Amino acid sequence: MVPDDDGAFAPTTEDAPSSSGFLDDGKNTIGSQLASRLREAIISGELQAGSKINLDKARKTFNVSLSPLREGLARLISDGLVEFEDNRGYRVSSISLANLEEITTLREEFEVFALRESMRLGDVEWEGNVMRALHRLNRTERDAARPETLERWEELHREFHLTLISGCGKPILLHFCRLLLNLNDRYRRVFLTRTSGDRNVSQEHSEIAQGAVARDLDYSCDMLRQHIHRTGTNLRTHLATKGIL
Amino acid sequence: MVPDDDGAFAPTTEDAPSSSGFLDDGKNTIGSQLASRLREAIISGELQAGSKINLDKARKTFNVSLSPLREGLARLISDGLVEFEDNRGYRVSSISLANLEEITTLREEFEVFALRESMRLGDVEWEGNVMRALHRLNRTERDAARPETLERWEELHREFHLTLISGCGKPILLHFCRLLLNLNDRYRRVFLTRTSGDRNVSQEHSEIAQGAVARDLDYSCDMLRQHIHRTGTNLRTHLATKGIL
DNA sequence: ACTATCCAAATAATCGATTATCTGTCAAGG
DNA sequence: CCTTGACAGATAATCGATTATTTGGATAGT
Repeated sequence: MVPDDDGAFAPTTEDAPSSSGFLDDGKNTIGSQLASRLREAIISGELQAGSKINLDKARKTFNVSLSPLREGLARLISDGLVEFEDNRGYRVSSISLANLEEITTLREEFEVFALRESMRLGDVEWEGNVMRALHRLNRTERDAARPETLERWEELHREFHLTLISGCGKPILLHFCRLLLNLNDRYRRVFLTRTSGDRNVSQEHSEIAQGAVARDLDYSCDMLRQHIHRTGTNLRTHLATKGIL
Repeated sequence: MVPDDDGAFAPTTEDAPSSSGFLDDGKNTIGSQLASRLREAIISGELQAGSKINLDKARKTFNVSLSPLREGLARLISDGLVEFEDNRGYRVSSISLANLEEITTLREEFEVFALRESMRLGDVEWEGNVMRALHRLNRTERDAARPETLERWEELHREFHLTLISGCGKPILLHFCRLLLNLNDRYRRVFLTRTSGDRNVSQEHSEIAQGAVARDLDYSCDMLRQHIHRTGTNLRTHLATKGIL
């Protein structure tokens, strides 16, 4: 489990992604739990993009009071998954081709930059974390028939990408990348139940990771950029197919 | 007045910075007003960096109830000015040399990228907005003796930088740049009551802006990068002088 | 028919009180 | 002397009720 973002940019404390995923994992307050549930509901598409969130209904659906509900929604605003307007309430952020294109472009720029910095600054522990994340990801099958495997894969995939750039020593940059990854995952979860056949994604991840620990800056960065770009193109096609502009 | 961020990334609607600054300007709910007041209190240094925010005291100080207080604080979390932990409450984000360095680095990367995109994509209206923002900024004096002129200048300065990159057509990128600018301004407000004598900042702004509307990509981007870099170096010196690591 | 105005239902925002959690202190036991 | 546990005060989280705002529809005037 990738630990939730600290809310702010965690300028001081910054660890490598969870070493083993403790069970307790924070999640103390109702607000926190709600944020997780809502996030999952949005990323999985259960809550339709662009739809309004009625506080009263949500309150009943989740069986909570207004305060924690607002608390939870506030966090999703930070994540860019929810929008808010005074006296008009909350709504799920819309998706669009333009939005997806921007996310892809920014991921290319930021993640590649962060990867380069990680290769420049990362220590041996970072290398180890990368190899572990890669291994765990590649050992996990994605079976469209079983949704829980999809979720698991998404989780490990996000963790892999975050670990890759976790050595950059730049908390704010990591925060931005995490946001973009979240936004991107929503598109994948909604539109891609299986990997398209013409790509060997595992292979791509391996190449990036091995280049990274070998400190082959240009190679690894280039691979990552192409990887992100291809994913974007792929998603865009699906999006267009399903008739969203 | 630079319009407040829309809370989310405003993926659909995105205008050029306020054309003339209407007075009403939203700010409907207590939560919104509070967010503004708190933001100003933090950026101006009135609320000390790193300090804990006691909800009860804050409630009394600002004469509001908990709900809007939390609402306001939640927005500052999105801005990266406040941090939060379950059951531990809120605290003002700390400042540090490392944090300032990261902000500077990221501004160089992101703003320069956004400027390049703006020059590539911006229309005539964008050009006009840039020239207007430049003019207004250069016509405003900064007088250390009168704090209100400092605030005014900061506002126009922020608006200039945002306008410069407003043509890039990338709402999320703009959102990130706005955050970084906010974070950066806090350092300036706290540590720099006047421009250091060895720089002609107006001149720098003019060069960037004129290069931009002339679509001289490399020149303008280079000038902007240097401008940001110099500001960072400058602030770092002041920070070090005042004994903060 | 078309627009403007007013009302009522729906919805969001706020409040004050209550409950849950944490933090520091002090005493008992090792 | 150090550790552990229990208590009390401080602080945060949550709730239910109240107040303010918006929205959609009905009505009156042009």
